[in-house]
Amino acid sequence: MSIMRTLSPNRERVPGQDGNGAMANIKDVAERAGVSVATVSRVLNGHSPVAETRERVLAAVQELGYRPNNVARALRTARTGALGLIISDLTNPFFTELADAVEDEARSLGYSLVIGNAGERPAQQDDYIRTLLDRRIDGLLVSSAGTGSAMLREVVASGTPLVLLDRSVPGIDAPCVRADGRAALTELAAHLAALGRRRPAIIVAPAGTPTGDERLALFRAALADHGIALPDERVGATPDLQHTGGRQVMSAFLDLAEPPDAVLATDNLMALGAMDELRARGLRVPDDVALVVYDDVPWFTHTDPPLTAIAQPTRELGRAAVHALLARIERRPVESVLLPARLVARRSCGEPPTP
Amino acid sequence: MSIMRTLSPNRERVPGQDGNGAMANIKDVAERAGVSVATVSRVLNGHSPVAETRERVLAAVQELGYRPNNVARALRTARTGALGLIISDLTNPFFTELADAVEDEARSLGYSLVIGNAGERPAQQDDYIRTLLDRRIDGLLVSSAGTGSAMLREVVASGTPLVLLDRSVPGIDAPCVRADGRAALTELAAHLAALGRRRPAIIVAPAGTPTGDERLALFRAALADHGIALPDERVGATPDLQHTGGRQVMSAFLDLAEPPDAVLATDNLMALGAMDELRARGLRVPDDVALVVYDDVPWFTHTDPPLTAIAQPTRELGRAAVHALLARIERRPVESVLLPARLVARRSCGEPPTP
DNA sequence: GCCACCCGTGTAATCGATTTCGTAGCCCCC
DNA sequence: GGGGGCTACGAAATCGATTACACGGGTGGC
Repeated sequence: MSIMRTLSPNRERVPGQDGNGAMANIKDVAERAGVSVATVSRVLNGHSPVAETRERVLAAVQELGYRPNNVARALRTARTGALGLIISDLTNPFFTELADAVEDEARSLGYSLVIGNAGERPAQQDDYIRTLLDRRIDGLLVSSAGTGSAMLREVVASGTPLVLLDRSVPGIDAPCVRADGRAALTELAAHLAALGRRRPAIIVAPAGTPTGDERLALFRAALADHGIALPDERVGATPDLQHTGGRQVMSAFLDLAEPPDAVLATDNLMALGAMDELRARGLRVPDDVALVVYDDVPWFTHTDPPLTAIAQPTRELGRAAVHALLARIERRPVESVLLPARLVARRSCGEPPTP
Repeated sequence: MSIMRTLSPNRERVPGQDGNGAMANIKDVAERAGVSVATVSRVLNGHSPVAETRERVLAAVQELGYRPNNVARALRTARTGALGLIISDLTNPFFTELADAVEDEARSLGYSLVIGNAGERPAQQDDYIRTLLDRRIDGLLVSSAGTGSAMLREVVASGTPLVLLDRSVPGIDAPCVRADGRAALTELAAHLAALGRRRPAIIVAPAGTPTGDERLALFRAALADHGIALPDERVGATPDLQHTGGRQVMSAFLDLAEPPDAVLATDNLMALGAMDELRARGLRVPDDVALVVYDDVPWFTHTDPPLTAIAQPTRELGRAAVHALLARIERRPVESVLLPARLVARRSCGEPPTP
């Protein structure tokens, strides 16, 4: 090594696959092929030459194990080939599947994905968005934690293509890709009515959260069609969208003079909390309380009892979001996307499954 | 807008937060502050000046909403500030939690994380590693799908710092951070012996997979200490480490002349498949067959019955891996890390939980 | 009072690619 | 045979930052 260093007059680096970590660059390739860097670039990007220089260049690339430096390329072309995804909570299986779908689609379209996990904390989300903007990603998908994000406004102002995912954000002018729960909730109301449940309840995100508000409104309206009321005392908001919040709300429900006989948890983690509270009090699902979950997660078939769920078309949402984002990037017109969710009836409302 | 454009003699771009997407660069800041770009850079990187130029520069930065271009910076400094993580399967909750932990730690240390999901497909994994190398990430964490990865060898040769996570890869000279199951499996063998289970079985990855081989060997040795044999007919290998593989293996077990009375699934997804097969045959856990799962996932407390599991110190693994990688990046000496897993006894082996 | 330093700053090289522009050579056509 | 156009390629500018080097001016030491 030190010998090579002394032998090398001008530079210390020795290009090629010699394991010293010095990667060959376009200049090395050009020298070896006896052409200019411009020619190398053109061959590699399939621009003009078809001549026999092409062969020499490709041979040199092969021999040196050359790989173009994406950083330099990004600087020059102002395209990084990377998309950003801000996900509200990576440990939530719904979002995991969403991220997985987004990743698949982005990859198949030649983009790589930088994932930022907001962990349901708006501050962390802003922090991440900032980082991604600084990295000059080509576009951004955001499943926003919380609502009033100043940083999202900045993204729009910066001109970085933005698409919202699963959760819309009031005041942000960007297309949103999400599921429409209307049909599923209508079906659910009928299902509960048919099973004789008359005192439904709902566990939601706090008022002001678009997703929560909408699910509440749709559920209430659907119930009304069957003459069933959803009074405010049976609407439980939980600030953290997590396990503990769900448990607390369920506990409050059970302490009511007239406890609910059916509960819709609008997120799978909150549902887990609710189940724990029921279990802790020795109550049984569905005998004492029926339980329905928003988001269908693979292991819901393995719980005791298997949970009736509202399934969002997760993978389709991910795919649609990537396509919308690419359209934005390519300055094609984009519209918001609404895909229907559907009810998956299992045993947690009392009806036997009909396999 | 068009007026401004005409007024601007040399360039069309108008720096600043005017929503036209033209981000200010260091030259704009320099001009506005009446200094050279070198000075701006020095102020921003806290190198030399403390003078009153500093104030002017910071003011200009503020007014223009300037953010340094990380791509350009990376090109010049040869540091991207990004780490790569290749995860075997993003939809597997164990790996999700691992990824979450890695992400947290990387972020808190000022790195961002580019996640690649191999989906248990070696080809896709290699593809991703290639992409990440091209992006010149500062270091790479790999929880490898499959074993004989040519690309991993190339990573080592390229000099990119590499740390293996959860799964070691024979022939790859890189530190590995993973859990040690010895103590937990010893405890498990005792647990099963005490409960009178005499015909254990194990569902593993195919022979040749380091993780699978090791878990098998440790389990077998631990059982031997109690005079219990683990014959080959009760060792079931599944090529896909998924749900369906687990189900098939369990099915084969149950067709044996002497079916097992206790099954250890060495991955949580395989365990789900095994449970499904038991359920489909109308068998009960733990009455007919005891079930133990490798990896403790939050919802195991909610299955029917709650599952006894071997819990790996997931978050600690993630943290340790990031630290090991940073050490590699900074050329500090690094050693492999082994953290102990532990047994979490629930009801799926027959013993009532002792809360 | 002179010289050596040091501090703050500007100039310009640099990272590794892409891309514009210019040019040499060739073919074709009138 | 000369002009026009096309092809293949090289020289050099460019992207936006960092940083080596140079330089002017003030300060302290002798």
